[in-house]
Amino acid sequence: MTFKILIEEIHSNLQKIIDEQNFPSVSFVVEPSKPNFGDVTCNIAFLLSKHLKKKPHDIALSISENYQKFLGEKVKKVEAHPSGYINFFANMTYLNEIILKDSMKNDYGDIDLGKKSKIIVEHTSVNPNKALHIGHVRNVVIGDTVSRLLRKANYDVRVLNYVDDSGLQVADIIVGFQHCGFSDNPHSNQKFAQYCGDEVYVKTTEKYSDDPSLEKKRSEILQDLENQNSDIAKFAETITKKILADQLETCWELGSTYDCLNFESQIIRSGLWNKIFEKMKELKLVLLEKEGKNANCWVIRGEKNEDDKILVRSNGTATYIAKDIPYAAWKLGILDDPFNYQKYTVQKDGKTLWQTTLNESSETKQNFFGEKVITVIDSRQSRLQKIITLLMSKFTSKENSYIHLGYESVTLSADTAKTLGLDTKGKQAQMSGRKGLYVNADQVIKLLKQKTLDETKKRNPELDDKSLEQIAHDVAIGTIRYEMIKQDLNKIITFDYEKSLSLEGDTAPYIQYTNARASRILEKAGFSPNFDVAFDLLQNEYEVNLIKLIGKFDLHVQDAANNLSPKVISKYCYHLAVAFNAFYEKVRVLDPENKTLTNVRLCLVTSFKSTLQKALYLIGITAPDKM
RNA sequence: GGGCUCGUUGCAUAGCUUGGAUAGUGCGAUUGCUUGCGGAGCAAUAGGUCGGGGGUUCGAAUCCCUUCGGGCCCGCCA
Repeated sequence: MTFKILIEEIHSNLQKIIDEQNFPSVSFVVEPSKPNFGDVTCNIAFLLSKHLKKKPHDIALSISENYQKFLGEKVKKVEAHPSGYINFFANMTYLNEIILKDSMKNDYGDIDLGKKSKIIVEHTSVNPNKALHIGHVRNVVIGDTVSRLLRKANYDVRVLNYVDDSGLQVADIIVGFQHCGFSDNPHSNQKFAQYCGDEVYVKTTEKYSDDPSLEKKRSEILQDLENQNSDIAKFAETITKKILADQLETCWELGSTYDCLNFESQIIRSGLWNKIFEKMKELKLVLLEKEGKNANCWVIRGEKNEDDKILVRSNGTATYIAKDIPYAAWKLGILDDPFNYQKYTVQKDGKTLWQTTLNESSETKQNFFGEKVITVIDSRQSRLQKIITLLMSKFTSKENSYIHLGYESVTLSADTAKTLGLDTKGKQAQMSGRKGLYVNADQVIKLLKQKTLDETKKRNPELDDKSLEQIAHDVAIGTIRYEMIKQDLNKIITFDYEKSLSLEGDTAPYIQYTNARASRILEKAGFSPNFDVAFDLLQNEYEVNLIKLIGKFDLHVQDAANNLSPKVISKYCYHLAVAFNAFYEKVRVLDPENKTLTNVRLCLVTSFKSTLQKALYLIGITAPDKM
C-alpha cells in the first residue's frame, strides 16, 4: 500500500462519479498535492467547467459532496478548494503502518510496466582506441541507471556494449604503431588505454597534416581491418582487446555491468548488411540514384527539407551509417542471429559477460534481442539515429520499438580547459579526443577518492585502511554518478575540476551522510525495532512528511521509468534526505524515558534507511554506514 | 540555408509531457544554531520582467506563432 494505490483508488472513484452523473468524459489527473493542499489533488473541476459552463469551484463542491460516500480508511477528508481543485486528505493513522511495514519488503517500489518483456539497452560503446573521459562517463551512468530502472519496472533487461573495433579511430592508432614508431608495449605506469589515447592517437593524428602519405596508409588499414585473416586485423584485435579491458575496468568501477560485448568487425564479416540491404530494397526504403550529385549511390530520402543520406557509395562500398543499420536490426531480432557466444568474464555482481564470436563455440547459444531497444548515444548523433529509428519502424509492427536516448555532451569549463593548455577566453570548450582536450575518467575518480578519503579519515580516525578505502570508493563514485544524472538529459554539463569536488548541498555525499546519521541512531539504539506495534504515535509534521515521502517511492519509479529519466530518482533521494535531516534536527529518536515512542521512531528510521538505499541502488549509489 | 536543442535570481538548476492554488532547490553572500542521535547538518535574510513580442484561454513559466541570444548537427569521413 502506497500513495500510488491511494491515487488509483481516488481516480477510479471519481470516474464512477462521472459515470453516475453522466458528465462528459474528461482525462483528469489525480496526483500528489503541493504542500498545504492536502495529500492528493485532482483537476477534474477545471476540465468539466468547459463542458458544463459552470465555475470550477461549484463543480468541485458538488463532486466532493458526492465523494463523501467513498471516504474510509484511506481517505479521511475531501475538500473543494476555492481555486477549483479538489483536495484529498489521507488517513495517516491507517497509512503509517501500511507504508512502514511495506517499505521493509525487498520488492518495495517495484512496479509492473514491462510485464517481463525483453528490452535491450545499449550504452558505453566507446571507441577502443582510448581511455574513458568524463563525457563517456555520462553515457555509462545514464545507460546503467536506465537499465536498473527498467529492471525495477519489471522489464527483462539485457545490456549491450558495442565495440567499434574497425573504425577510423582504431585505424589511427594502428598507423601510430606501424608507421610512427609508437611502441605497442610501452614501459609506462599509466593504463594502456590511456597511453593509446593520450600519446598514440593524439600525436599520430597531428602528423597527418605534415605527412599526407599517412592518411593513405590509414585508408589501407581501414580496408584490411574488414578482412579477418589479415595481419592488420589480427594485430588490431590484440590492441583493441587490451584497450577494451582497461575501459571495462573503469566502467565496472563506476558500478556498471553488461551482458554482451558486440564487435563491429564481426557484424561486418557476418554478412548482416547484405541481408538488411536486400530487405530495404524490397520495402523500397532505399533508392538507387540515376543522376544528380548522388548518381549511382543508394540513398535514403531525407524528410522535409533534409538532405538525402547515402548508404552505398557509387563504388559499391557502404558508408558509416550503413554499419549501424544491421546492428540495430539485429538488436530487434529482425535478422537471424549469425553469432555464437563466448564467456568474457564473470562480473562483480555475479553476472556473466558474454561476447559474440563468428567461430564455433562450446557455449550454448544466447540471445540478446528484444521487442524494445534503447540506444544511449549523445545528441550529436540525433540525425543518424533518427534515420535508423525510422527504418526500424518499417521492420516491426510495434510502436516505438527502437528508441534513441540522447543526452547533451559534457564540456569543459574555461578554467579546466586552461589547465589543459587551452585559452578559451572565458567560454566553455568542447572536449576532443583527437586534440587531446579531455579529462580522463580514472583521474577524476582518483581525485575524488583522495578528497573523500582525507575527509573520512579526519572524522573516523579509528577505521582501518580497508574500510576507509571502501568508503572513499562509495562516496567518490556516488559523487560522480550523481553529478552525471541530477540534471535533465538535454542540458549540457560543464565540467569544472573545482566544482566537481563539492561535497555539500544537492550532492551524493549529502545524501550518503544522511544515511550515516540514520545508521548511527540505529547503532546507538542497540536493538532492532519491533514493527508489530501501533504507529499512530508518529504524528508530528516531521514524522508524517517523512512517511509520506517513503510512501511515494513507486510513483517516482514509475515516472522515471516511463520517461527514461534518471534525474527523477536522484531528486527523490535528495528530498528523502532533506526530510530526514529536518526530522533528525527536530525530533529526538532515542529517549530512555519513553521506550514505546523510541521503538516506533526507530521503525521510521529503519524504513527511511531501507527506502533510501533502494532508491540509491537505482542510480548506482551505495551509502556507507560511516563516512 | 535546413534540422535539433537550451534560455527561470550573481552562478547552477526544478517545475513544462497532463495550463489553474504561494515559481521550489543548491552554490555564492549576510546572519543565527553544538553542556543534545555525527555541523558533509539545521534555521533565517537578501536576490525572479520565467530571453523579448504576439496569440489561444476565465487563467500561461507550462500550449501555439514569431523574434533574439547560446550550443550542436547537416561529407560518396568514421
